[in-house]
Amino acid sequence: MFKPLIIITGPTACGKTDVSVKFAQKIGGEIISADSMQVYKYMDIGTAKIKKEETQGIKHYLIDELYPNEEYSAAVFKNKAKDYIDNIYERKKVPIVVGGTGFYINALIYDNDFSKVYNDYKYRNEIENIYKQKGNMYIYEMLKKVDYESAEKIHPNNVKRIIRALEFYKQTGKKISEHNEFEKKRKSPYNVMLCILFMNKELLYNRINKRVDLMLKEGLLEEVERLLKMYDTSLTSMQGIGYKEIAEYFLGNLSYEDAVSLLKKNTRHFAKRQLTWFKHQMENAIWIDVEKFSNADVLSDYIYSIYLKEYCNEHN
RNA sequence: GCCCAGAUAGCUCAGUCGGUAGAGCAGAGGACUGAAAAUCCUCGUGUCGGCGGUUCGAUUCCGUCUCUGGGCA
Repeated sequence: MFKPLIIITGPTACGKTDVSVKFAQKIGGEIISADSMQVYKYMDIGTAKIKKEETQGIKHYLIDELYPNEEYSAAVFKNKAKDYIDNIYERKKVPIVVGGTGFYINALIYDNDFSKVYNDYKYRNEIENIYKQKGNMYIYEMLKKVDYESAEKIHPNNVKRIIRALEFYKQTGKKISEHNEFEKKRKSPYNVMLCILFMNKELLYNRINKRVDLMLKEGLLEEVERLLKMYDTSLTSMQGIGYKEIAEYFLGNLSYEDAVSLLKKNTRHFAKRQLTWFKHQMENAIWIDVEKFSNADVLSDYIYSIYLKEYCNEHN
């Protein structure tokens, strides 16, 4: 069965949102957000979430679907996205995945299997306590004993990964290194058209700085203040860029100026990390230099023309 | 005008009892497979302000000039 899956990704602030809505209008598509933060309600300004009037009536999924204290992950994303995609196919429409969380996108493209291991918080806490008492080398040695290959790949300081690998072993009795090798070899069940938007880094960084200023003007402080009254800062959602820095300001640990410049810096670093992922973890991508297009409309036309030429039917 | 203190990496500064130098921050690169806006790793040559002098050898000592602070007039 022919299953077209159009993906529009790129680093933060590169203009994904505008283009995706225009493109969806042209192709008759619906948008699924691949973003680990925009799923959360009440987190609008800091995540640069699309505004209702900007959607132009295009249906958006996986935006505002969870509360900030609910858990989200690549596995949850993949399963939900898959259901939405099937539903979109049934209605003879085209699913368009838009977002900057590369890990999630890959999980969806290759339909990675996450079913074997759930998050075992009890066990995680156990290991975390051992780590706090005896240090990272102790749990690293624990991993070395049961899964030498993973230990070789994971740096001893990367406690999160060590815990995850131990958790995997405990639940399956198998090595996560083997699992990862297997998952890497998967072929996608979709006919994927993967577009990565990019631009000159200097320009991107300028856009990021400007966008942060705009967020502040639009009321980021108030948004974070509201969230702080409802939720704990340790939540993954509250560790999002824009939220953690402004929270530090409210807690009195940072001056306003320092919080803002830290927020800008963290966003720039984040964009860099995204780019590294796209470059090295994504295959068969169409890299699109957005500077070559005068506006989102022209760019969406271009993407549409590629789609018609090379991706819209099974023979291509 | 005089006196004092500085002048070393993009920034803030260490340091060399004379053998051409190193931290933090900034910056750059990378890893990643149920936390990913998370987590983690790697990377430091720069006329040691200019010009002279002493010396086998000066960024280090001496002289002088320039600049920047501060003080006295």
